[in-house]
Amino acid sequence: MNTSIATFIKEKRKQLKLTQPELAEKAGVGIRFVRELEQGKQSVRLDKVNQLLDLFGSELGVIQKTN
Amino acid sequence: MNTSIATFIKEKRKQLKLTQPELAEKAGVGIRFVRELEQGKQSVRLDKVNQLLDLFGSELGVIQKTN
DNA sequence: CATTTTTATACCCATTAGGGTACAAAAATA
DNA sequence: TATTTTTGTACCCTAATGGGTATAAAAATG
Repeated sequence: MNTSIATFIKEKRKQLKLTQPELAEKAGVGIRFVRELEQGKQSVRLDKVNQLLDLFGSELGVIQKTN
Repeated sequence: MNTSIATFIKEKRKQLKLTQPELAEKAGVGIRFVRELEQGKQSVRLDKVNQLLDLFGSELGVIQKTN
């Protein structure tokens, strides 16, 4: 799968038929954050990402690099 | 295992017999960052964490919550 | 196509992450 | 126990994240 964080959130959000503002509110983060994250911004805060992932029963963890 | 990011880095660092300052330099981050991360600080930047994990051939990814 | 909805970009601004450095505390070692 | 090494805490400072909001662009819908 090698799903990036960005695409994972985007796909999960669409599965739930939520818009970015709706997801942002549910997670308690800003709209801009959701957008930047879905666009692959790397310099985001870990706790904010986890706030979003929590809605999907997931979180950030260490995985093996697939190089 | 449910290894947290903090303990993962700490253990990998010790496997390589590196001090925190040495690891920080290798990864190109600050010493304070390594310390705060190993102590479980959540509000860290994703890209900085990946700079460290890269030394161990790993990275941050989405995992299922073990709740 | 026209209209509505959704997403992306641009601006301002407060908060804070993270760098450095110095010193204290703890751990390891002789 | 004394000494050295490693780790933790405290302070200052700059850069940038993330929030809001307004507007433009793109996508979806009738």
